[in-house]
Amino acid sequence: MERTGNKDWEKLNTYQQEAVLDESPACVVNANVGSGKTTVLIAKILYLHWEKKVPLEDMLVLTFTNKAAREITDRLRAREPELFPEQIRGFGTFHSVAMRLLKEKLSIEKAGWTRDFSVMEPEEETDLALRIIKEEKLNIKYKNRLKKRLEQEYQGYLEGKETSRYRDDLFRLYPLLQKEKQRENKMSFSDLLLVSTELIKEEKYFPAWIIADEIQDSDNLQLEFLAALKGEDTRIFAVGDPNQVIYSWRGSSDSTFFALKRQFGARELSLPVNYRSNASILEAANRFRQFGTRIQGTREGGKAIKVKRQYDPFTEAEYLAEQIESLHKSGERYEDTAILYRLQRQGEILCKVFDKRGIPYEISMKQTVKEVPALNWLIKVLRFSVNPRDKQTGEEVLQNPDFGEKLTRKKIRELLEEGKGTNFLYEKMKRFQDWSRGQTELPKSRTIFAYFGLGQALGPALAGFEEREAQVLKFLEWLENYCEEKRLPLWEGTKAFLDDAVLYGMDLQEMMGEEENSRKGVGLMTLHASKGLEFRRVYLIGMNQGLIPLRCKDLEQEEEERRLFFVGMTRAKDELELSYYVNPREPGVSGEWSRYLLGIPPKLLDWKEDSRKEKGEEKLHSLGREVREQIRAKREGEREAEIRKKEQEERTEKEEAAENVKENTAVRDMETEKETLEPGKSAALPSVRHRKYGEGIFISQNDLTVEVEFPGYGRKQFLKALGEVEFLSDTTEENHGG
DNA sequence: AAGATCTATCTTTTT
DNA sequence: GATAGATCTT
Repeated sequence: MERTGNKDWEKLNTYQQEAVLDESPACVVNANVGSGKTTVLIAKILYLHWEKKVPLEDMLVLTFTNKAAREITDRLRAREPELFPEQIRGFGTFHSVAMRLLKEKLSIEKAGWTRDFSVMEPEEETDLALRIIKEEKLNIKYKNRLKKRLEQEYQGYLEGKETSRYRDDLFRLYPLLQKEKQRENKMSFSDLLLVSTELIKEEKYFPAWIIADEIQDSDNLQLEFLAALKGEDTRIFAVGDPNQVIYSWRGSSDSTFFALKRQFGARELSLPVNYRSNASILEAANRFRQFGTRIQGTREGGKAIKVKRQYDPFTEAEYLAEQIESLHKSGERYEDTAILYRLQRQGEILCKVFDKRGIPYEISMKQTVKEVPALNWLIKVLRFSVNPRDKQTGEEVLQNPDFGEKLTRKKIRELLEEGKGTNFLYEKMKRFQDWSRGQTELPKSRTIFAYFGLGQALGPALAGFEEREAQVLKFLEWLENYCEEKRLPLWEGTKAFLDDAVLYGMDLQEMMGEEENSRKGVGLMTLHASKGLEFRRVYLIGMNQGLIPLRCKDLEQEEEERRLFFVGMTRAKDELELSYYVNPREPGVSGEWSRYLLGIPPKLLDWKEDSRKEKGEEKLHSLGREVREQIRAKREGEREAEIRKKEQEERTEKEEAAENVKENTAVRDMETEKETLEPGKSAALPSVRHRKYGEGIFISQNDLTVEVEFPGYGRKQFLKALGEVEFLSDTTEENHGG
């Protein structure tokens, strides 16, 4: 692989060159939108590799998202086709690199796990916590917000604060949770960073170079991870843009960029030249920048930004469909246009109208494999199979009401905790390691399917069996291919596959073999989802007060809305059209146009307030009613499904409680203590008065409470001790006590 | 048990 | 700024 001089960087502008050639101990680059940030990163990596002879293996290239990681490795491979995968093992997201270090470099046993730990799903930790709360009878308040509380109060716990915010047992939960995760040998996302950071500090693992992308999106854990990795001779090169912080609700902040600079005493460079947008768009965007100097453009003039008044979302969808159809007829590709909006649900009406018109589109709502119940279950089957210590997951597999043999909770407990009794699937899962080790060659998906007896377990009698079977087979094929590609035997392959699945997500379309990365329709996406993309033509819709900006409570949030609008505008290369509704049909959104429209100099705008004929609009409006009704019905359906699910959960909980009562003979039957009047006596029932509900009829009572029925309000119970009800007929007074 | 009071969530979504 | 949900108070 000897080669002299990769002079890619000589073609770059002077700012970019300076960034590529920089060798300060620490350097942060303020990279503006469309300024060739990734180009610089790639050029820098190649420069270090070829000119400075820094082996790629000695670099860590860290990104926040998988998408960014993939872009870097793809572009690097395009430049260096002979790259070995081993050379770029240090390239990836913070979490995936942390995982790799824990699995390969650091002495993880010191921290209480073993090298073959598995990675937890994000919800798994809360489920585990709930189980511990139940088992240990901990008093934890606000359980519905447990996930957030666990995150928010962790810092305080570490700092040794006396007690949690609500003076409950939360601080007793942390160590128990930690112990249980170690016992089941699994780590959460934050464990990956926390534990690796600690071990790196102890063991002084220092790479030669750290290159970090999109640094403005990092949170504290990630910054600490970086700090731990920086040895005396380590150079750190971080790229980011404080103007593009749009995820601060998730832990990043617009000060992260500057905090990093301060922490490492970094040299600050900038990439001020934008190669993407025309001059009008850039000048308008400059008004919404919050940090740094203005962006320099590379293009003269360009079309003004169009502002359009729309009657309502439906008439707008029709308008956009017509525009796009006619543009397509004149030779423009669908994929060169994007429609951006603030809320996910704004996309629905566009989908409906585009479907009707046969316009191809790509919507930014990827379905993951986990959303298919059968696959979600299968993943759990496999997870338990490769880690039988994962009691939590084993329990979930056996508890599933639809798949596998129906078992009582008692039987499941016996199986998992005492090893009593037998169950076909359970045995298969426990023996998976032995079985797969015994295979001379990689088993086919069909063979794995048969091994677990999935033909039976997937509910052949239930509706949709064939589809389930096909999906499960497809999934197992995917697993088979993965093992083949990575040249791993089934057991090791399955383990790695499942960890990857948690870390990188599994896209359903990808599994079904539908081509990815080939945008072939109009892009429909939220402003958040548009980050990092560019389009020739952008429609930024719903520029109404309360939508863009979304109504927010504090200044900080308002600033973020501005950045979000900035990100949206700067996606456009040649044409940008902004629109607002007279009739937004969103709760809390007014028909006023966004004040952001007033923030753009009028000379950049093509804004003609043509008072359109209300009549034509009214006609479309009534057409729109039908579509709106459909969408409303769909949402209603989803809500009902949610409620049904909740009810189901409550029912199983009650069943379990009943089971416990049955088992525990010492518990007295409470029903007998409640003295109920016979229906026959109802004519003689006394009247009762309540301050709020008026006159009612006495129904029953026990030692503590009185039950009364009020016309129009139904039955209510009151504590006798509070004396809120007054008996009107004194004949029964003495029977009912005070 | 009911009423008062407190709190977070509306919205965005990644590892 | 309204509302749902949990907790506290009585």
